[in-house]
Amino acid sequence: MRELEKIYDPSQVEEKIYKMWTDGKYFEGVIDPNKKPFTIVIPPPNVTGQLHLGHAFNNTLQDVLTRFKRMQGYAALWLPGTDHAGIATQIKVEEELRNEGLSRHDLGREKFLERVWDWKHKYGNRIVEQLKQLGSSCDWSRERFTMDEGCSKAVREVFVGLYEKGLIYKGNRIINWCPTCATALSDTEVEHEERASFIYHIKYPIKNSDEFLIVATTRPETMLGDTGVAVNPNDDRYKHLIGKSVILPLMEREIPIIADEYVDMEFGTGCVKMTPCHDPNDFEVGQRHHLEQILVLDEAAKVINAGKYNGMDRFDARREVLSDLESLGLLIETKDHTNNIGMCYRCDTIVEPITSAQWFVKMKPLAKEAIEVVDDGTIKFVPERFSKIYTHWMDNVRDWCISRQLWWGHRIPAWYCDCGHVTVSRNDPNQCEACGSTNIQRDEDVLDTWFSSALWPFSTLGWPEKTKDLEYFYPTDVLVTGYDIIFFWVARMIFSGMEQMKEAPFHTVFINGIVRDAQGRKMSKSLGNGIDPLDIITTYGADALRFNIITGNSPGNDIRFYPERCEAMRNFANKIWNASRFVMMNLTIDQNSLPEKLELEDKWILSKLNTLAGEVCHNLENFELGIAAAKIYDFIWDSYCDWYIELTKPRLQSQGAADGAPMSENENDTAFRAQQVLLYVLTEILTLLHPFMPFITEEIYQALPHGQDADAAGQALMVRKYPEYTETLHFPKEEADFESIMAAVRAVRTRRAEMNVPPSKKPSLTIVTDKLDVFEAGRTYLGRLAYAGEVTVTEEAPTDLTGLVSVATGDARLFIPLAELVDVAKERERIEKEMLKVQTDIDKFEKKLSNEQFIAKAKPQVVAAEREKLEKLHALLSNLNESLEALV
RNA sequence: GGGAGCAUAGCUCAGCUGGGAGAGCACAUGCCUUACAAGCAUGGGGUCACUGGUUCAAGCCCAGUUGUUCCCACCA
Repeated sequence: MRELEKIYDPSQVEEKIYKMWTDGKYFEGVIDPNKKPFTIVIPPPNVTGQLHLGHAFNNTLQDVLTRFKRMQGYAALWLPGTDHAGIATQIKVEEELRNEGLSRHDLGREKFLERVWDWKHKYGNRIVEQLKQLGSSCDWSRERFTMDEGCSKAVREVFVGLYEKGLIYKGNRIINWCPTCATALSDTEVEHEERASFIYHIKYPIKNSDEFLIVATTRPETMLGDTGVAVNPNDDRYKHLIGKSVILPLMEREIPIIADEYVDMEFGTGCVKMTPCHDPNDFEVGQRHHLEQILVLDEAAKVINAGKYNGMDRFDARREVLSDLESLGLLIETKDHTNNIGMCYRCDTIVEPITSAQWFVKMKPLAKEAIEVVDDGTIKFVPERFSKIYTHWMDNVRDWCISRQLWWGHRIPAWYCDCGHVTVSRNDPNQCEACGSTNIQRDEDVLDTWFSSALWPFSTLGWPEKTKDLEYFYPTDVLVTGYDIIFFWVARMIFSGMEQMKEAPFHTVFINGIVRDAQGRKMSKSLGNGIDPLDIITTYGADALRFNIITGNSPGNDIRFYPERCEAMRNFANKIWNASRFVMMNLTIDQNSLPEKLELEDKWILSKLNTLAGEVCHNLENFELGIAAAKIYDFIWDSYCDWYIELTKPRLQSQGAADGAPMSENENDTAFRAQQVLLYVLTEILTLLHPFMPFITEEIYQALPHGQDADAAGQALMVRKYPEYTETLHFPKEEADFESIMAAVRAVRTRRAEMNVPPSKKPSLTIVTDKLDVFEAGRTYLGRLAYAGEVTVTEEAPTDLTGLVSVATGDARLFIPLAELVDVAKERERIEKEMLKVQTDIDKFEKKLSNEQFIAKAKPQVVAAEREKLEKLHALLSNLNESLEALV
């Protein structure tokens, strides 16, 4: 047994303990046919990333669940890994290049990719190390990367498989284009924001007529690419013009007036300019009416195919177009207008809808099963409300644009031949599969990063190979992630799992919220309000950080992070530390086992502990981590430290007397038994708390004697069996009896505090009660807890109450001789006041209990409980009354 | 335009299947009671946003109102 320092210092402990765990290979998921698997795959953080509080939150939740299940005897596997994060990583490396005055094009594709891999090898491990500092019990031997060989193989297999089924196709469609990243984006990668802008009304002169059509637009520069004007076929205002044409101003191009139901007659002027290449609706209308497609913005969002405007930036072109229209007298109105603009989720640049040839996943067929598994409860969201968000999105899902004009990522396995055939293959082909030509060119583009993330639950377990891991650990159990990536990731994993594995990838999606700053703002680089979890770990310890995040939060809700709150959690850690020090200082036993004979207070704490274990398990099973943590906190601080440890002090001291005077058999016995219970409860507490505060609990456990503990000495707490409810340690009567003593102690303390009696003053205490045995059982510690000298327990109330202060509870009347402090009149007043209060409560309960409806309809145990409370109140009232009558 | 969350003590939040309102911090009073002052004891502080309903019983369930945050959506 080691001596512990007086103050807990996490920095001295955490690294050492983590090493102990990894050395012992406790994190490794071991296939065991006799155990049930419990699998979590980590939401892979970006290789470029650094740990932020969002990671800390998300990974703490996963760690708590994994450690809990592992301790319950499951073959637990928490599978870690990182994501290649296509755009984010490529941007970082390009930045680095820019500092050297280079672009990726200067290097060329191959050299550039070498640079990115260098970067990955240099920084990719950073976040992994940071996750370790948090205490994450991931199986690092199984660590994966979305671009490692196996994951790449999985990506290739899925791509080709879907292509062969016709579920992946290449098409010329409107996509979201980020001019800065110079790539296409999927719909989910575009963030929308309302911004104050303008809507412009522009006259389009009708050919061979004096008439005009007035169109409205928020993006006037797109008119350069207009190839038609649409009106509603039922719009009497314009019926006569359908089939005629207008002369597009500035471009002087003749374009048709067409009729389409898409146009809302009520909105604006009822005329809509058609720019098929730069607006998704116009694109569709254009397809129906075979409108010409003219691309007027290039990949840098500079104007093309528009005469004098060519080469202008899109926003310069807008100004120029407006000013030209104005001078022609064609701009007739400029109105304020808030519109919803789309921005790139990586770089915040305004995205541009552009027609482009891209690869897509056909979503409707895949969505069907993905919706069913959530509807039928195969996959449950926690909290439940997120399933609605998910199914609503899935119901309305559109085809997924998966090609990206980047270099860093999984290159699309498609080869083009002059004959027009596209060869899509699992193995790199040498020739066109149609014409046999060897002159084939591979597609330049890579896949959306989320395409590989979507396969994560099975690609990490070895798919497409039929591995033992896959067989044993798939499907995984719980997916823990933020609500912000339900569409990006969760949805795509679900349909991918259903399509490839024919089985849902997990049964529960446990959603966590966002960590915000103290003002409730999102933490962001631009605001500079980010808090580095590593700083928090340095200052307060990983356990304090973890506990702070877990408590005071319910599933799916955002957290406001107060660093000061970590202080309270650090204090809690220190409290456990010192309680353990106390136990160890008093320990002369080297076995952890319960004695045969238990005192009242022993049964009380054991029974409370037993209830706690049952509740904590129940809460954890139901993902109520915060509730479970709070209950453990309360039990440790309140029940164990503030009460039980105090109760054992006189017992333990009785043993100390052995040094000098001879000690009786009985004294020795009670001291040893107190040690046993102290150690037993402490060990159970540490075990219960371990998933939440792994470091300190393990550190203390290693210093404690394990003895006959089921897991023999030397083993880690992290694999000790998690406590559970057991009938043999359920002592309801003793719990209630001890509560009587607690009530009496509290009553005395309150009374003394009211009269400002210092703790050093220890007058005698007379306890008058019917429960002689109960209070006799508490005799050893009653005096200490109630700051009393000699304690008398009797059935007979003192006849002369002169100079006595009395206190009443439902089970006892207590008398303290504090003559000099007693003011009879005030005492009378106080008792009367209390009686009045009690009487009010009694009335309330009597009213309730005399209500026939209540008796008839309420659950019997509720009625019984209410009766009991009423009886207590009656007893209290009668005790108060006696005290009053006895007052001279 | 559609949908969702939140509103409980001065602050930040819990409150799990409806059964006499809780925690941390802050505040007040008294204590270095030999595990812990990163502590101990005691206390003050709440119209559970508002209105109505269901129920023997509502912070919790239902309907609506107000405020607030967020998500989704191709009205130019």
